[in-house]
Amino acid sequence: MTESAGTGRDAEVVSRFVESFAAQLVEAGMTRMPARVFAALLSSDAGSMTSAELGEQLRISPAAVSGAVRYLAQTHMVSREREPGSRRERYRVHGDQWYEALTNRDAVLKRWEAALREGVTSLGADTPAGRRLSETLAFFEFLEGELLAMMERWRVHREKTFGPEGPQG
Amino acid sequence: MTESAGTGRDAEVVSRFVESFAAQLVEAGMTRMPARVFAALLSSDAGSMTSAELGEQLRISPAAVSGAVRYLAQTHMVSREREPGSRRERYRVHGDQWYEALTNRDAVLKRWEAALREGVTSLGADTPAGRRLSETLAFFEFLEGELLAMMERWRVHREKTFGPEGPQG
DNA sequence: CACTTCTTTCAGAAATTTGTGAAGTTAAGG
DNA sequence: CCTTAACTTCACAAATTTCTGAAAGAAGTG
Repeated sequence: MTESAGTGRDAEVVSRFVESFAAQLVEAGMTRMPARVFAALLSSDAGSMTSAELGEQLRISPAAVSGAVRYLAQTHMVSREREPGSRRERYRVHGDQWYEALTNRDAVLKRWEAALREGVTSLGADTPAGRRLSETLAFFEFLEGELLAMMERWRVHREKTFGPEGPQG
Repeated sequence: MTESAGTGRDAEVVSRFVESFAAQLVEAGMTRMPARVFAALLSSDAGSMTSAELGEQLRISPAAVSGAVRYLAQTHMVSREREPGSRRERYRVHGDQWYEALTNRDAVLKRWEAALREGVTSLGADTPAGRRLSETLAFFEFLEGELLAMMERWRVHREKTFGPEGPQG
């Protein structure tokens, strides 16, 4: 048993899950380090870890942690907070916040829509290709609205199931 | 004006849209060649092109077309059909089929769920981390159902807006 | 304001991915 | 069955991405 001092958690079991879940994220298109860091945070009891802890668990350099965290913060999957009275930082999965990040590909959708609108205009709205692009555009606009409504339903469903707090608020 | 013989389409305008839309897809995580091939098919009047046509428009080798098409076919973004009495093949965006491909990350979702279930068990359902994983799992299960319902609503919405055929049904 | 602790940046080594040409395979047409 | 058109596979070169060590940059502390 690889049991780190006093945590009551088998480091190897944790690591096994972290790596296997990260691998799935990678396969779905996420880059490796952000995926591993995110998986580690997700399976930490506190829901947050320091740079040093991440480096140790994942066996990566501070530089790699820094890069991964920057990406995760930009995409709102993780938030950073300063430990008061210390230059140490904690990175945290913020309860529900990251579901939104996952579905809120809003910026992406918007850019696709813009590109498609361009296409409809330049290929001609009355050509077969133009009509196809129009329909695609309509789909994305539909999607955008649906995602919003869906997240609202999830919030309700979640409160019913897990209570207004949820794991680690 | 770069007008290819008799098509009535300005090749350069088409190309400009194809490349810019493909670029957006790439930025969202799709690999370059599949993105370009898909964009080209999407903006073709017929909704389908041959390998040669794709190679010419995108300036890529038959090998590259082959690889891209294999990927697109596997992910059901594009279907392949044989031109009768010829060894030439046509690749086609199949009207509505590809919306489903886009949202039906079903296989991916299922694998994430499996990995999470593993995690809940191995970290302990009654630990803080285990509870967090449980909630994540619940979210994906919720998502799965929602996507299904959403596509049904889209089908209805689409028929109302575009008629039962749609562009190149 | 020096000291220490933590984080970020950066240049480059290492690994991975991508696209090509060339050879191989399949199937239509004579 | 031989020829030829079309697609696929494969090994490799090129481009890109990823991660690291080293150095520089912040930010608390005495």
